[in-house]
Amino acid sequence: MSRRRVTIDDVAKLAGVSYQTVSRVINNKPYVSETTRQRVQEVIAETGYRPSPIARSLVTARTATIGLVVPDISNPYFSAIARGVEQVAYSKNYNVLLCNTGEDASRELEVLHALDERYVDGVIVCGLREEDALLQEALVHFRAAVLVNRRFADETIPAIVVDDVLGGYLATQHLLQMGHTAVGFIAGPTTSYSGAKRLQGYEKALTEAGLERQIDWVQHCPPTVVGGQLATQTLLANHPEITALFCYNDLVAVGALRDCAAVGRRVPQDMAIVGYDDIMLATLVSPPLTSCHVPRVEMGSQAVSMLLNCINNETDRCDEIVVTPELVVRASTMGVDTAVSVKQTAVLPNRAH
Amino acid sequence: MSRRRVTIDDVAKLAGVSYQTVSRVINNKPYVSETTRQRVQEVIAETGYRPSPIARSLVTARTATIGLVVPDISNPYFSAIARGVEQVAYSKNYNVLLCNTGEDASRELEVLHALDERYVDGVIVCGLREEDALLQEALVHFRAAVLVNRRFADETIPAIVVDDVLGGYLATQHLLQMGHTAVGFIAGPTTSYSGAKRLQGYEKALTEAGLERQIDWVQHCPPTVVGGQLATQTLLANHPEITALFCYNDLVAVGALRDCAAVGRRVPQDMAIVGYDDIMLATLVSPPLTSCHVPRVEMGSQAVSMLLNCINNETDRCDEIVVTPELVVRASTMGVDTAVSVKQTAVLPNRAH
DNA sequence: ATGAAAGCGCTAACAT
DNA sequence: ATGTTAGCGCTTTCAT
Repeated sequence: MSRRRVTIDDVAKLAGVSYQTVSRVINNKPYVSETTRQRVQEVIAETGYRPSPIARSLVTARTATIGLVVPDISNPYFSAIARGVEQVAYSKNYNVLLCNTGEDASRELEVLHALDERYVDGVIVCGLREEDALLQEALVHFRAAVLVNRRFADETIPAIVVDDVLGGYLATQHLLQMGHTAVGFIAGPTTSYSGAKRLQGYEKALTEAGLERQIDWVQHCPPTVVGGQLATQTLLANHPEITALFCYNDLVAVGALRDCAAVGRRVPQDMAIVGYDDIMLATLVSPPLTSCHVPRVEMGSQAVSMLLNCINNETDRCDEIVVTPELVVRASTMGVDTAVSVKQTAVLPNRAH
Repeated sequence: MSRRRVTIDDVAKLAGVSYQTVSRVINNKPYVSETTRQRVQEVIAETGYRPSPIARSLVTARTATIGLVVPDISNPYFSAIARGVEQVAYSKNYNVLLCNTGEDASRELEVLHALDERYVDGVIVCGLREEDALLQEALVHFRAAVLVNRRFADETIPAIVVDDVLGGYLATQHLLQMGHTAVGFIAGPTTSYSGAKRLQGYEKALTEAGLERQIDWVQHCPPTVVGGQLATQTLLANHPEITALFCYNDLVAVGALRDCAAVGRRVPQDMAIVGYDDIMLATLVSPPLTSCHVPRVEMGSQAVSMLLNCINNETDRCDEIVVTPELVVRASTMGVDTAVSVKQTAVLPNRAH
């Protein structure tokens, strides 16, 4: 398509200086006379010369690229995080290498290896499922790494996490305040770090209300609509006394909604439902879902900031950011006549092609 | 975090061979004795040596990385394409550099420049809004490029496009077959290439049915839920005679759904609605949306295949793939009692964290 | 079958 | 203020 690249040498020759001087100009280094700088810049403009990031990386041992590992980029939860990551990274002149693991734990390690220590300056990893030990072994090779939504037991790696205990607590407490006493929990995958935390919050709210936690009111499932639908079906078949459900995430909650619709239970009159994450979908189903809002884009942005701090060895290295979720109340728990938002629900932030 | 890297030289010394021989081994080149190969491989395993992709790129002028430019990765339409791209790229040992333009036309050029000619082997660009001339100027620098959902007038750049004329035709024809004669079109952005094609299909169906196209039954809007809601409100206020709506995409269709709910029009009894793309959301709203299915993941996969063909100068270079959309009929056009899927609706493919 | 030499395009000392 | 010399880690000729 195009012929030989213009190199720093070509520019130097055309400008009648050594290629060193050109290097100084493009890197804004001092000790170049204004006239020379001018001339060099003109030549650069004329030739359309652009320094090769590859050659540069070879000598600087920096790539200005960070890796982003997610289970599934088409999941709205992670695509929002990715957008936050991208925005900040781009504004700081970093590129983002995207990697999906396809929800496959062993792929996490493969991807991390493929992302090669020398090819990125750092990695941000979300929604990990693999074991601590293996992950730590894989992550230790990177100059810097930030975890999203998970902590290692020894807290060696900086992380940004949601206060999921609080989230689970708020969601459950809300249901209790609405007068429910039989509150089930559709709990997501057993391996989920966040799921375990939300369960703690759920238990805490029950305990505070003087209610005994019923072991079999908790039903695990894949974090999908279908997963939620089947789990709800099972749970309610065994425990028809349940009148409210706290769900692992909004997709699971939509599954619960579907099961209720299928068996003719009205929401919220016969069954109150709370989701988690507050993805766009939560506002679009009927009834709209009460959900625990998680600021995903911001989490992505903050993860990059943390990572760049580590990469550049900035002073105040903080190694944990805890994000606070907020309950957004909608019709799925309120009774249609009283449907209002406690929190100001943001004007729909959905974009499309 | 970790000390000095193991280089090809270290391996050579430890194995007692020249570093050239090591290079041969890692590249599976011939002319290495089996014993030497063994020994070198042992040392590689022991030291954990991995060749530097940067150094390699500098000499081969290949990066094994492709750029992917999308307007917004959190839009389900594009995240699905991204997943297709990622899958295939990864299987062929290519990395993907993700770039959002934030729906901003001028950012498209910036991003393309940032993606630098020498940093990626090729680019896949989706949902472009910028003018042909500027884009072509920016794209000509790359070794290879593939467009998704757009063609340049001169067809210089290979592309993968949906047959949107057909899609618009099928959607409209379906509505006409259901007995509607006043069919409006909520048309999305005026600058959208796909939108223009869908409009053609819409007109074609009307003409075939012997109906005159009413200029002001077409209402443009941003491709979002809110955009669709406002456009529907406007259109129906001016034309209460309209009983069916074809919508630019599913988000817009959901907006239409919302407006109908707000003013008490029942769907599909008082208003039939057809969306486009068939994103997961289409199956989750009530009533579920009839929509034109676009195989987005496959489009992403195919775009990579085309791109790698170009990069590697494979023989049969095809420069256009036209993907055929299929209408999936759901309750938003059928009347609740007859709600069935004409096409087998895939078991919900939604994944979550 | 193996090694030696050159060079990819650049930055970073060290001159001058 | 500018030029000279190395060398980043690798692949690619070209010898042997």
